[in-house]
Amino acid sequence: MSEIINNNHNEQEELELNEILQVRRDKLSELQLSGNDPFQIVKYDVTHKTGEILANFEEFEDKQVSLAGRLMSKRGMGKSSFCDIQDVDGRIQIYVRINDVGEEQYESFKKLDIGDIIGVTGRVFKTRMGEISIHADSYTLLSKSLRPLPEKFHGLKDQDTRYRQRYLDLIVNPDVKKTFITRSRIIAAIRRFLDARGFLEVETPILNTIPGGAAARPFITHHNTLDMEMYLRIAPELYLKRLIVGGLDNVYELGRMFRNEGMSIKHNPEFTMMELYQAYTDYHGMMELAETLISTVAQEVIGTMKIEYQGQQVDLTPPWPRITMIDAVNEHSGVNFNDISSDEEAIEAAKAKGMNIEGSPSKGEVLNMMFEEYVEDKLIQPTFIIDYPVEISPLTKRKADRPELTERFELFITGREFGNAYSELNDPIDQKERFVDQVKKREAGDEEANMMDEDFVLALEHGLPPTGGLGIGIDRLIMLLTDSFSIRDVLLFPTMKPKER
RNA sequence: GAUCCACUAGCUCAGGCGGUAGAGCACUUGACUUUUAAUCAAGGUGUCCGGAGUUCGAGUCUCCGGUGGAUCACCA
Repeated sequence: MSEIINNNHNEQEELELNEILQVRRDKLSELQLSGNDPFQIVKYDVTHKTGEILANFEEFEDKQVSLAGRLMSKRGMGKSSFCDIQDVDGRIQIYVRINDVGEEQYESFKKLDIGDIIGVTGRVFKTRMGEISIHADSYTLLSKSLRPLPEKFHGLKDQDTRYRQRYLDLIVNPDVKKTFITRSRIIAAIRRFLDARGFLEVETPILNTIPGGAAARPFITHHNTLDMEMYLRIAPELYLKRLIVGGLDNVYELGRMFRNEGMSIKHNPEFTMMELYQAYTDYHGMMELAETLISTVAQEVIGTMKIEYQGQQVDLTPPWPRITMIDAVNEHSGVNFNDISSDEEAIEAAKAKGMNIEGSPSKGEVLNMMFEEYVEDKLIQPTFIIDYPVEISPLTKRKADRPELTERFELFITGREFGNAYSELNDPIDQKERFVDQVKKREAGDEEANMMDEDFVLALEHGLPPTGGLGIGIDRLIMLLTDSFSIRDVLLFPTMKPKER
């Protein structure tokens, strides 16, 4: 029934098709009427890909090969033609001659459109101009393209179309394909690195009843049978630490997080994060792991630790400097928080520097504000900023000798945050109090403050070993290693508003 | 959420002070048996993002709306 409706709908649409679309549909109908419906073909025997032939011509010269791909250009010259087909590796030129394929096949070859998918068998050779090509002895139309591709020379530039119809972007812009292949390799290299060090990859719930582990507004959804609100996770932290309580000792999760916040070149509502937890180590252990992980992945995937990001030279060779937040703020603003003893004094110092302070933040909060204002965007080379104020670190172990600070670091490269890690707070009584503080902030209107998670506290009461935890923003790491300007350039399908029809 | 910019043929883009829309590629037809942004000849492209207004007349000016981009705010 629905098919009938669709067919009627299609017929109505066809009346309005412009010439370019109509010609292609007519060619398809002709093929179908003559018993050559390309959509009935189910497989094609591909023996080689373009990449291996282009890379090893001497080995392949005069050998018979079978390739398949998308027709990207056509240069007809009467009784012979050249065309290019593109597969996952790239493009190769095909030479088709009437003497070799016969009159009938040659006539139908001339009717192929750019964008069609074809299979070709033939012999590898080099043209007079020196281009490695396939001298075809037969070809098969494997799928008909009913729409024209974007222009061959300028490609597809319209950002809106590139994101909404990413397949077109992938077909015509080779750098885009390269970026996403690199993305996949980076993620595979991260898994290899962690697996080799004894980490166990786990999966924790994306549907949460209490979203925790980060300061962020969650997406809210509804479960029908349970008839209750649920939240998409903002971080996996509280689940992963339960697994450390459970004795899994070294775990990681690499997956999608969801935060209901603003979008920018650095933020997409869903993004990929890697979090790992290692029992019996602390944030110093996490620093070593973070710098080793990122530099190793760069070396393996990019082939170097010295990279360029948007014109800036960045050297990822470890070790990376460790600077306390207090020292960093002192260095860049001249305000030494070691000499500040009260909240009021801190606010005065910030105001004296010309900062606009609203409400009555604590000393630690002012320190963090001054860090963001004076230091963050200056940290181009990889730098660990360590010892964060306890007020902004509700899940972090305090420094034994300075309980107002915590054993936490964030990693900065190119002025952006790439990672966040700490010695995990394992004192259930302190954790309970920190949650109570967060709940107060929440009740005071801070929508990003943590909710009370009694089940998590219960887990800690059973005993969490001293543990180091590390989170790395994977999309940002991929941006860095692929020299991508916007997070949307490393997401195949970035979040888009639907177009109003 | 705020500000600025963009939206014209399938794609990439031009359209001066308001006078009824153009190029290249792609497409159609023809020529051409090693071309390569193939070439040569001829031909057709259109909801100028949508709506309203001003005007004799709007792609162009004004207002409202849509989508995207950049910057800012918030965050990772």
